[in-house]
Amino acid sequence: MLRVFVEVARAGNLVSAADSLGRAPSAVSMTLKQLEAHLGQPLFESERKSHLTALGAYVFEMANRELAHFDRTIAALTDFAGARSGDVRIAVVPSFAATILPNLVLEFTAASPNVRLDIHDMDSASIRRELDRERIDLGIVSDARQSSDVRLTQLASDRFGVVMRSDNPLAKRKKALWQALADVDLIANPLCERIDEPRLRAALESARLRVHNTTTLLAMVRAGLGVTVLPELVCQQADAQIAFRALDNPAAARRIDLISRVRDTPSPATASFAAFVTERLAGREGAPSEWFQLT
Amino acid sequence: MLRVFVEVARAGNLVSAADSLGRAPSAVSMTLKQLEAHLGQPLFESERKSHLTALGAYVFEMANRELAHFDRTIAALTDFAGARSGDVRIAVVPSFAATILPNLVLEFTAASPNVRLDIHDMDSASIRRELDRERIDLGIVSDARQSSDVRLTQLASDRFGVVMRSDNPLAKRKKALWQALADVDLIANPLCERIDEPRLRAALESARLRVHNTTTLLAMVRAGLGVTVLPELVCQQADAQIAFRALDNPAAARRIDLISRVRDTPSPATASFAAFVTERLAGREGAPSEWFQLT
DNA sequence: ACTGAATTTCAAAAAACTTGAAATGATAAA
DNA sequence: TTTATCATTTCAAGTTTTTTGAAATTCAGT
Repeated sequence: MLRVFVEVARAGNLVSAADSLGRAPSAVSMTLKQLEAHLGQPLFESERKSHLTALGAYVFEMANRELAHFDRTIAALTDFAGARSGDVRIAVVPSFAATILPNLVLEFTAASPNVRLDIHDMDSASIRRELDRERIDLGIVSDARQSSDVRLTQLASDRFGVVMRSDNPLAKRKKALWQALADVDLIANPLCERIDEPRLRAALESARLRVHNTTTLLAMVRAGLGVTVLPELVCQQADAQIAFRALDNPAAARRIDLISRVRDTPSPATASFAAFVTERLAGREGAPSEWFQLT
Repeated sequence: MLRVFVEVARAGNLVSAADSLGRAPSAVSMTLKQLEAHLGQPLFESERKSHLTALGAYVFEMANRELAHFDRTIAALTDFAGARSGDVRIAVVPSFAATILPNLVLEFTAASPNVRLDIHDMDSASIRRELDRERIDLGIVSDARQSSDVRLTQLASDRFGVVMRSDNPLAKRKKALWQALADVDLIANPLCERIDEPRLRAALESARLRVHNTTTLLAMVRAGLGVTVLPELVCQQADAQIAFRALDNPAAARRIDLISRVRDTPSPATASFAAFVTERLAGREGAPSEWFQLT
């Protein structure tokens, strides 16, 4: 009713208002009469629908405001439902956050400008904890454990490999990478200690250096103190002074998973981002290094 | 749709929501499904309608706000239409404003607490000017001139009479008031000079005092400087020291009229006040002094 | 008073909504 | 696990509301 009235008041006559409302003039006339009956007063001075009564002017003002407000609300609702707006809180392991994520985010935000992404870096255990506490909507973690509370989607398999200074002769060597580990100074680190491979274990036993922080670790390698074993994504962050050579044992890889709570359905924005990430990465072949040019 | 959804979300189940909406559960279910279809996403987690999805929570918040806003707007509209609110700007001649108007206003505001009355005192010419400039909605004037721009409704006939100090012998005298004017000290004033009556004109010719301001005029009378001729309403403002004796010539009266613009229809509040005043006063017999006890 | 356009009225048709009954699905007790 | 119970959905039919085209009416300008 308000919409019909506002249109007639704006048009100044019933026929063109009916036209722009997509109704027959008689329908508009009846709706108008209905509104006047509700209010108990005429809205227009004369039968020719120009010039409003005092009541008409008041209703016009109020109805305009109300309709604009209503339309904004409906737009917000459908945008949210269509994932064209909303908030997504994501926590991501640092290596993924520093390498692959930026391009994904770039592309996603371009497609969905009204979705706000709230991105945090943290280790996998913290991400899992934050997810349980409902402080984040999605997590991207490495080597997630299966659980009935969490939905897992593998995004990538991140191969381990030997990380060395570019001038190290190993960088050129084609084969027998595992054996070579025995002959170099290996710097131990927590990430590579999970790999179940006897030759690596042996090499780690004799390692004289063990470094936790990745940045420090890479600085050690750059300084020529030795080589280390890391997932490819981690050393993707390093510069050209660092060389990476993958270890071909299939066990020597860590999974990167997208995790979310199974309990509640995600918001449309969250679902949309999850779907986007999964579509872009899951099942993709080849090394993460090739993923940099995302279309 | 929004109303149905909000009610279901609030109730936490469909049956009691249907109950308080006055619909069958199936109708509520269908409306809900329709809304979900519009949005393309479910609003509730499970089929038992407790626990909202993220979308549901968002829609609930927005819909609540929207419905409250809408209801406020509709209430404002119907209030305005029913003249239960709105503003009425009125200008009134001082004598009426000081005597009859207060009781009218008292009663009207009691009946219509949300109508704001904006009351100004001014002389009839100014009222007419203010009405033309649309700075007031209604005027109460004396001796209005007919005009095609203005709608006139006579509210009262305000008799002229002789105004004297209570101890003046004229106050007791029954008849021949006109003749008596020749024998007293008459104080001239602009109001009485309009009266077309030879005996008064003669008396005014010989008046030694002429006073414009009513308050001063009454002070003169109170001081025993003479008597004067004024409309009844004007000396209604005075105290018991002043006596009034009406002159019975029908020409010796001024009209009090309610005036409004013919051009535009009044706002409901204005129409309501005008109708109230007219109903209370127009066609009423007897002297204005009797109008004081308004029911 | 006449003309032509705008508006309203009217009855029929279309669309939307509501309903009760039956089917389905979910929860809790046995 | 099965059963019983209750909430919800589906379905087809009934009801109300809205829309329509044609005819009647009203209005502004001749």
